Amino acid sequence: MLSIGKLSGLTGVKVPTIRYYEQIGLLPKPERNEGGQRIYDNTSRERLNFIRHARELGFPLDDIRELLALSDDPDQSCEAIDALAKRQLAEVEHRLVRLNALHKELERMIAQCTCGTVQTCRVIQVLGDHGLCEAEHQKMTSHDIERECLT
Amino acid sequence: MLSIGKLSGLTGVKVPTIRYYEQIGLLPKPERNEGGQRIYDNTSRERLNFIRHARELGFPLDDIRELLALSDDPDQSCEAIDALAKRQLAEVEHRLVRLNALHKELERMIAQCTCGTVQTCRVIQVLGDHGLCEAEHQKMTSHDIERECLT
DNA sequence: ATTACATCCTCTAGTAACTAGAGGTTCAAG
DNA sequence: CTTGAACCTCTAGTTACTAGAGGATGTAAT
Repeated sequence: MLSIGKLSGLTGVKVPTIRYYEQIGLLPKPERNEGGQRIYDNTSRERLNFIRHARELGFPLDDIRELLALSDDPDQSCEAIDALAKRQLAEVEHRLVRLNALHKELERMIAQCTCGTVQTCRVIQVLGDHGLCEAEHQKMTSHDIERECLT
Repeated sequence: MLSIGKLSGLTGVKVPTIRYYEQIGLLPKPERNEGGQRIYDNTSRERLNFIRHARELGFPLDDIRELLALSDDPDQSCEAIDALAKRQLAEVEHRLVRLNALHKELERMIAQCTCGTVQTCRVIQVLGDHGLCEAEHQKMTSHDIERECLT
């Protein structure tokens, strides 16, 4: 009873994103009308809302896939779900620690800039010499930097 | 005087990443020995350290490219550099606000779970119904979620 | 009935910042 | 002189989408 555009409007998930979720098997393939256009019902809508909300809380799509599978089996223990949620919480906490360190260092760097020429620019100096930093954001591998990127 | 492996060890940037930086023009093409292997000097090392440090502070590669270009012109005013740094700071602050909201909501959700069956799982309930959340992480577009991902 | 025009369809390719792997060459140590 | 580590190039994969081409369909007004 819902076109993809309507569903999009109701859930706040963009049309191409809905098609993408279908493509990767996160949403089941919906019915089509005679013209071949997708038609959705309220079940799809609930599922999509679930996905969106989980994404907003930073869960990766693979976790969401698992959460959906688990939630389809209502009599099981919810331990597995709890574990996923806690892992996500830990992930968020780790990123918060990192981001706070970055924030501090950026502020410090900017505060020290006297805004003269590039030659004396504190920002450039600090970027070029890690020794000028406080110790907090040291010893990061590119893996750490990368992990920080996952929503 | 430095092989790519040595340079990697000294800067903490992985070998394939160094080659990648060269490929996208962030690092200049180095000399080669007779066998065709890359050899680096201290200039490359400094430049790579600069890049690494800026990455650790969350600057995107495009900004780093610009910072490098600006730092090559030492008599210019450092306004442009300052602007980039401030933009990055704002970005980090925005992500901190978002992440704090997520953190709060995740904690709340997990705390409410009584760990029974999936049927009564609070985590699943909250994910399925945004109304059960506190208001803070509402009204997010996928664009917002996405922006959060840019280290 | 026709004409706009919005919305829909599929498909490919692009984004950021790398990482992994195949298949082959060169270097350094013993 | 051999062995094994380190190097080379190239392609493809990762995450979660977004953008665009080129065309079909749905709907509202004339």
